[in-house]
Order: sequence, then C-alpha cells, then structure tokens
Amino acid sequence: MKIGYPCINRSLPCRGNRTFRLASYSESRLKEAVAENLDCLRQMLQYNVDQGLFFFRISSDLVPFASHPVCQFPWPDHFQPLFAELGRFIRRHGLRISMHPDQFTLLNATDPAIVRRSILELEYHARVLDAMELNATARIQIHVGGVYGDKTAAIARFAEVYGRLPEPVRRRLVIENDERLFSLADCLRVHAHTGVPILFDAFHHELLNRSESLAEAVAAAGATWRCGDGLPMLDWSSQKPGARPGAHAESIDLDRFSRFIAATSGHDFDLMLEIKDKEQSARLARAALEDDARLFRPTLREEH
DNA sequence: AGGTGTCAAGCGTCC
DNA sequence: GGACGCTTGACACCT
Repeated sequence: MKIGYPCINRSLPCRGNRTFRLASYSESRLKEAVAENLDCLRQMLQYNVDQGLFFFRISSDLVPFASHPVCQFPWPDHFQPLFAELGRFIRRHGLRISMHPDQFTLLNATDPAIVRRSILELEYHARVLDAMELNATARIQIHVGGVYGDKTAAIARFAEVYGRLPEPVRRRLVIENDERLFSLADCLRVHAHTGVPILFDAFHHELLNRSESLAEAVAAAGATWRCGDGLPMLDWSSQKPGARPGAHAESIDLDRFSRFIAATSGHDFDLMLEIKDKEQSARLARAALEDDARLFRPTLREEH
C-alpha cells in the first residue's frame, strides 16, 4: 500500500499550481507558469520520497488552459526534457501517480459541445502522463457525470462516449463513485458496460451507498482493476466535525483511519488521503500504518 | 502594500 | 429563475 495526498504541499515554499486569468493569457505567461509548476512538482516528489509517501495526485493546473482554444503553444515539446526527467524520477522511486480533472469534465453531458471539451481536457491529462513516459498504472480519475433525469440513459451515454475515447485517454481513465449521484453500485453498472476500473471513494460511499459493507465495497471496486492497471486506487477522507455532511476534515482522525484499515485488511490498494492539511495527515497515516505493522507483526520491531 | 471581487468550464439543490 | 456548493486558493484590479 502506498499512501499519498493530492496536488498541493503546504510544507514547501513553492507552488505547483500557479495559474493566471484567461484574460491575461500570453505565451510567455504560460511558459513561466508551467516552468514554475514543473519545478515545484519536482520538489514535491522529492519531499514525498523523503517522507515515504509514494502516491501523489498531480494538479490539473500544471499547464493552465492546456485544453482551451487560447492555448496553441506546443508545451509538450517545449518542456519534454523536464517531463522526461520527472518521469525518470517517478519510475526510479516507484511512485504511483494520478490526476483528477475537475467537475467540468462530463463525458455523459447531453450537450455535445460539453462532451467535446471534456474529451480535450482528458487528452491534456493523458498528454502530461505520456510526456512523463509513465505506464498505464498512472491513472486519470473522473466522476460519471450528471443524471439529467434518467440514470440509465446517462450511463448509456457515458458508455457510448467511453467507447470512442482516444486510446491514450481510455487506457488511463477510471471512474470514482460520488456522494450524490453515482454510487458504487451505479459505477459497477458503468463498469459492466465499459470495463472501466472503479476508484473507490470510501468517504463518498459513506454518504451514498446500498448498505454494502466497507470490505464488500473495496472488494467489488478492486475486482474491476486488471493486470497492468496497477493496484486499485482508493480515496479516503473523514467528515469535518460539525460541518455539512461531505465536508472534508481539516486533519486526519487517526481512530477512524485505524478502523478503516482494520475493516479493509486483506485488501491491498494505494490510498489517497483527501484531507485539508494534505501532506501532514498523510505522514501521520503512514506512521500509524507502521505502528499497526509492528503491532501485528512483532518480529518487525526487532529490525528497527 | 493591502483589501477584495472575481475567476474557463456544469451539475444538482435549495430558495 | 437565480444563488450556491463542489474544492479553496489566489489572480488582478482597486484604493
């Protein structure tokens, strides 16, 4: 199991998601932002290796406006040496990488223009991972999309679009259960039509489910991943106390985390912690896992 | 320099 | 029919 956090590291002085307003787009502005973002990405990856955090989600802001018509700059060529270097670093240290386009990416939209833009956005994400020369274990996760009043039709539209996705996108795409519209059970229907692997979000599942136990759910989602896809990916978070249901906690609740680990024992996966303080909670989780390992396998204690 | 309104994209919910 | 949350930061303009 590799542990990770998404996109931003608050312990480092750099920022890996620098962007700017569309109105102030220029080629030099873009080059400047991407160079800075790639440099910071390198620092974050180094930090992660140093801290034993081997799973990381790369920010979609890495290349601002990459899929927008305003961007005609051949950024994959221009930055190829830097992408290749990052890729070598990732492979050398066995890091697992994901990306997560935001809520505007809707493959099952009823408006063809939205679908077209969504595919362009996914192609951008695939191009980043391809430029790093990462294999198909590096994944792009999205939600199934909107329901538009008819979930069966919405799933059929998703499957139809999935079938005609460019290969560089399809080989990396995974779907994630959300907390309002498409439950794990719904994602399994999508999987039955398409074969797309399911990234299980344990927190969303708490808010929208069919009473499957955690172990059942993890097993069902895990079974949708094939050889070559890498270990199943999981997202985990916990509820911010007193806040709107679904709000992510500020920092990790280690009791809850230990119960989650215990409930899913026997299943292996790479775990993304979606908690606001990012790398701090990821480090605590990693330490807790090591404590658990010592507890359950006392021989390890003598080695340390 | 500091304060603040606003930012590419869309869904569903609530009023 | 319009504001809001999603995720929450930070750009960019104003004073």
